[in-house]
Amino acid sequence: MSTYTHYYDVVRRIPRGRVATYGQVAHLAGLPGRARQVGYAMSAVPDDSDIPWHRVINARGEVSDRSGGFAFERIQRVLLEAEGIAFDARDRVDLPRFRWDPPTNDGSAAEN
DNA sequence: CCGTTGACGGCGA
DNA sequence: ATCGCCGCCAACG
Repeated sequence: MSTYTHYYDVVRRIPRGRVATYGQVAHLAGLPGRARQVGYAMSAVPDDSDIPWHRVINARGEVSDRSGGFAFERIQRVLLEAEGIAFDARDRVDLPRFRWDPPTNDGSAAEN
């Protein structure tokens, strides 16, 4: 089994109703510290892609500010709320509660 | 080849 | 807990 995974492969594993941070994705992809590159890679993802790009948010638990327009930020939030993710009054997600806990090859398999 | 930019993150103030 | 600065790295011009 290859330990190497592409950013997109990691994002594809994020289950519905869960979120992951850019840094988390980078770490899981085997490239800790490349959070910024993850965001850069996400910018190349087309809307009709099967990659759940909207489930990737920043470490503060908020939808990142992109350059270009507010439209996508709003869309991202709507998509997340549609999955049951809640935003507080400051437009932030409670990470301890909604952050995706990646599966471990411990022997105990049984999530989602 | 070099300087700037950017869906980020950690750390210090 | 919030704000700002600096560090990382690949893509662009």
